[in-house]
Amino acid sequence: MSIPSHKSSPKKGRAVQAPQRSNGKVRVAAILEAAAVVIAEKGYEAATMAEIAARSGAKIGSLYRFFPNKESLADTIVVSARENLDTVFDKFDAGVHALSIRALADNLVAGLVEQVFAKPALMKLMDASVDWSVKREEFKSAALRRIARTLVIHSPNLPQKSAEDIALVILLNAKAMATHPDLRDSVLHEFRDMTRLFLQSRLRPGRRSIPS
Amino acid sequence: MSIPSHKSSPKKGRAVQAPQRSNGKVRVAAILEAAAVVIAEKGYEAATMAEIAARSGAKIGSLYRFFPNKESLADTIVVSARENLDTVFDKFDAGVHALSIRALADNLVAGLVEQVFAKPALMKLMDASVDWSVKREEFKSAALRRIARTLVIHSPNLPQKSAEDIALVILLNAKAMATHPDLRDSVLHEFRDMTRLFLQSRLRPGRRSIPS
Amino acid sequence: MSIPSHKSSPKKGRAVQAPQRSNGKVRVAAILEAAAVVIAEKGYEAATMAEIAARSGAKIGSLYRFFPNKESLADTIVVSARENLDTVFDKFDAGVHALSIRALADNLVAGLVEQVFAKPALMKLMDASVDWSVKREEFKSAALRRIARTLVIHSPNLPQKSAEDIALVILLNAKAMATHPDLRDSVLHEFRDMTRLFLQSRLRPGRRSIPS
Amino acid sequence: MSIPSHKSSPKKGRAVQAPQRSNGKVRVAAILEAAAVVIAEKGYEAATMAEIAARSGAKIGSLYRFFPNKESLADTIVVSARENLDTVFDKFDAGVHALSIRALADNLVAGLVEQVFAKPALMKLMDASVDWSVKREEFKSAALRRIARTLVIHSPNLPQKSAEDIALVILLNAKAMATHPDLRDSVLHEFRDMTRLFLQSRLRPGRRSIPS
DNA sequence: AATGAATGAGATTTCATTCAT
DNA sequence: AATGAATGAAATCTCATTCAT
Repeated sequence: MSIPSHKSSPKKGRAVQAPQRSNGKVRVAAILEAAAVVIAEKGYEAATMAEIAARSGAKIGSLYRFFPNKESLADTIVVSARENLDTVFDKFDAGVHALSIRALADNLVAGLVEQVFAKPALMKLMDASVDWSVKREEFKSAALRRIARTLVIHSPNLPQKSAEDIALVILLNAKAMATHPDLRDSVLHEFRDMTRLFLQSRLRPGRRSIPS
Repeated sequence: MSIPSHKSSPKKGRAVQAPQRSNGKVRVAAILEAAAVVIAEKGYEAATMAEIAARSGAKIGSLYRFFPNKESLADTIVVSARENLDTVFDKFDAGVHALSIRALADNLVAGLVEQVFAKPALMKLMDASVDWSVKREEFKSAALRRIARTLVIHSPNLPQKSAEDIALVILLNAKAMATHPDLRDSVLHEFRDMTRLFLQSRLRPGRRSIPS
Repeated sequence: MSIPSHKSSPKKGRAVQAPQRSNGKVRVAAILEAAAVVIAEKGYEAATMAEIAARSGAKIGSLYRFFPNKESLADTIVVSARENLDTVFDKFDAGVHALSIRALADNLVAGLVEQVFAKPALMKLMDASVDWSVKREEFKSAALRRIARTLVIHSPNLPQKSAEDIALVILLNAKAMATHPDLRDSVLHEFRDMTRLFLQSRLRPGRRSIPS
Repeated sequence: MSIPSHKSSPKKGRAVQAPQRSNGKVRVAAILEAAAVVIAEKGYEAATMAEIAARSGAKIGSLYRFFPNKESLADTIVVSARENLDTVFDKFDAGVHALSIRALADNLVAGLVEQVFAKPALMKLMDASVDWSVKREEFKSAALRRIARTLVIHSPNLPQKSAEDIALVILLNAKAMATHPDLRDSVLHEFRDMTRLFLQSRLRPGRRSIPS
C-alpha cells in the first residue's frame, strides 16, 4: 500500500494542514472509525456529520465524497458488521461439532459479544428507530439465521422452529451484554451461566419444554 | 402516574407548571400520552415537539405551558414509571414469601414486563443517549434495588452482592422482552423459562455458583 | 381605605392564596413597582409580562385588567415620572431666585438625579429603542423645557436658545449620573463640580461663549 | 477591525468559525455591518438575526456559520471597538505631551466621539441589559484605563485616583455625545466647552479640588 | 371579576446536504 | 479533487395577548 507523497504548496500563509493523503481506503476507514465513535457516544440522530468529519480529520466536503449521506454511513457500519458476522460464524461453525453444550454456549456468547457485537455504535444503531433502513433488519435476521444454523449444526435433531426461538434468546442475551459494556464481571458471569443453563436445557437430548 | 412535579429545575429558571384546572389536567394527560406514542415510534431525538403537540390536540404553546422543554416531557414519563415501579413492587413484595422459586421468577418477569416496563416509550428513553438526564439513572438503579430487595425478601440467605447481580440479569431480561413487543409467544416462553432456570439455580438452597 | 375582608372558600384543597384584595390602587401600584424592578433589571424588551405579574403578586390575567398591554406599563411609568417632574420643578422654581449660581447647579443636578430620574427603570426606558412611544419624547422635552425655564427664571437675561442648549447639557449630565447608580462618590463629586463650572461660565453676567 | 476570534467560547461547545476564503471575509464584514445597523436602530434585544441576515444579503444559515449565536455578533462588535480603542489611543498618546490642556480636552473628546464611540450600535450595546457579557465590561474598563493613562501622560503629577475619576467623567461626556448623534451643533459646542473647563480646572498646575 | 389556559406568530438555532472555487 | 461556503427546512422555545370558566 504505497502512500503517495503529497506536496501541498500552501499559498497565502495558511496553517499547513497535516498532509492528508487522499488514499481512499485510509480516509474511508478513518471516517467510519469516527462515525462509530460519535454514534456510540451520542446515538445516530444526535451524531452530526460535522462532528464525524472533524473527528476523522476529514473536511465535511470530502466526507460527502465517500458517503453520499448520513444513512450510508450507518449502513456501512452495519453492513461491515454483517460481513464480519459471516466470517466469525463460518470459522465457528467449522469446529462446532466437537463442542460440549456448555462450551457451545460459552463460545457462542463470547463470539457474539466480543467479535460480532463488539462495536457500541452497532448496538446503538440496532436500537435506533430509523424506519428507512433495510440494512439493520438484514443484519438482525442474518444474525438470527446464523445462530440458529449453528445450533442445528451442533444438534441436528433440533427442530428449525425451536432453533429460531433459542437463537433469538441468545441474540438478545448477547446484545444486552454488548450494549452495556460497563457490566461488572460477576454480572457477565451470571449472564453466561444463565445462557449455559438455558442451552443445556434446550439441547440436552430428550428434553421437553417445561409447560407453563 | 403523577403530573409533572419538578418545580426545582434550575434549567433556564423555568419551572414546570402543574395544571390547576381540570382542563389543564386533561391536557397534560393527553400530552404525555401523545409523547409516549411519538417517542415509542421514533425515539427521543427524532420525536418532535410539534408532532407531540399535534397528536395530543394541543397547540405548541400549550405544550410549553406545562412542560418547559423537551427533556421535561421525557423526565415526567420516567419519573411516573419510577413511581409506578414502587407501587408495583410494594404490592408484589407483600406476597413474595409464599411463592415458589418458579412462581417468583414468573411473576417477577411478568410484573416487570407487563406493569413496570410496559410503555415502549420508557424503553426507548432508557436506551437514548441523552447525557443530561439524572432521572433515567434514578429509575434504573431504583428498579435494580427493588428487584434485589424482592429477591432477598424471598430468600433471606442470599448475599446482597449476589442479589444485585441476579437483579441486573433479570432486569435486562425483562427489558429485552419489553423492548421487543413483537416477540413471538414461543420466544417469550423461552425467555421466561430461561429466567426460571436461572433463578432456580441461584436461589435453590445450598447452591454454589458454577465455576467458569 | 377600607380593606374588604375576602372570604375565599378554597375548594379542592388548593393552597390558600394570600388574600389578594382587589383594591385597584394598591394592585396597580404593586404592578408598577414590579414592572419598574423588572425593567430596571432586564430592560424593556427583556422584561416579560409574566415576570412582572409574578413579582407583583398579581396573576397575568389581572395584570391585563389594569394595563391593556406592555407598552401601557412603560408609558405609565414615564407619565408618572413626568408628573413628578412638574411637581419637583414647581417647588424648585419657587425658590430659584435666591440661589447662587453654584447652589443652582447643585440643587438642579441633585433634584434631577435624586427626585426626577431616581428610578433606574425610567432611565432604561429612555434609552430603549422603542419607536412607538410618544410618551418618552414628551417626557424628554418636558424635562428640557422645565430645566430651561428654571434657568431663565434664575437668569432672565439668558437667551432662550442658550437656555435650551444648557438645559440639554445639564439633562444629559444628570442622566449619566442617574443611569450609573454605582458611581463612586468622588466621581459624583467631579460631575457636580463640572456642572457647576459649566453653569457658572454660562450664567455669569457678561459671559461670552468661548470661541472654538 | 478584526474578524471574530473567540475561539474559546465554552458556550454550547461551538466556536466561531473564522472565514478562510475571501468570500467568507466579505460575508462576515457584511454581516457585521448589517448587525451594527440593525442594533443601532432597534437595540440588541429587538434586533433579530433574521433581519440582520436579510440586510447583509446572507441567508440565516450563513450567518450562523460565522457567528454561533446572537451574542457572538454583539461581542465581535465590542471586541473590535476595543481593539480600535487601543489603536486610537496609541496614536493619540504619542503626541499628547505637546498639547495644551484645552487641546487635550478637545482632541480627547473628539477622538472618543468620532473614532472610538462612533458606531451607534456600540453605544446601544453598552447600555443593553445583557447580563452574560464580559466583553462589554472589558471594553468599558479598557476605555477608562486608556483615558486615565493619557491624562497621566499629559500631567504626570496627577494622582492615579484623580485620573480615574476624571477619566470616567470624560468617558460619560463622550458617551452622551456619541449616543445622541442628533444633537445640535450648539449643544455639542457646549459639551466640548464644559469638558474643557472641567479639565482645565483639574489639570491646571496647583489646582485644589473645589470643596463642596 | 379573577385567573388558569390557550394561542400562534415569531425568534433563535441546527444540520444534512449541495455548490463553487 | 479538495474544501470552505451556502442553503433552507425544520426544530426548539418564548411571550404578548386573548379566552373561558
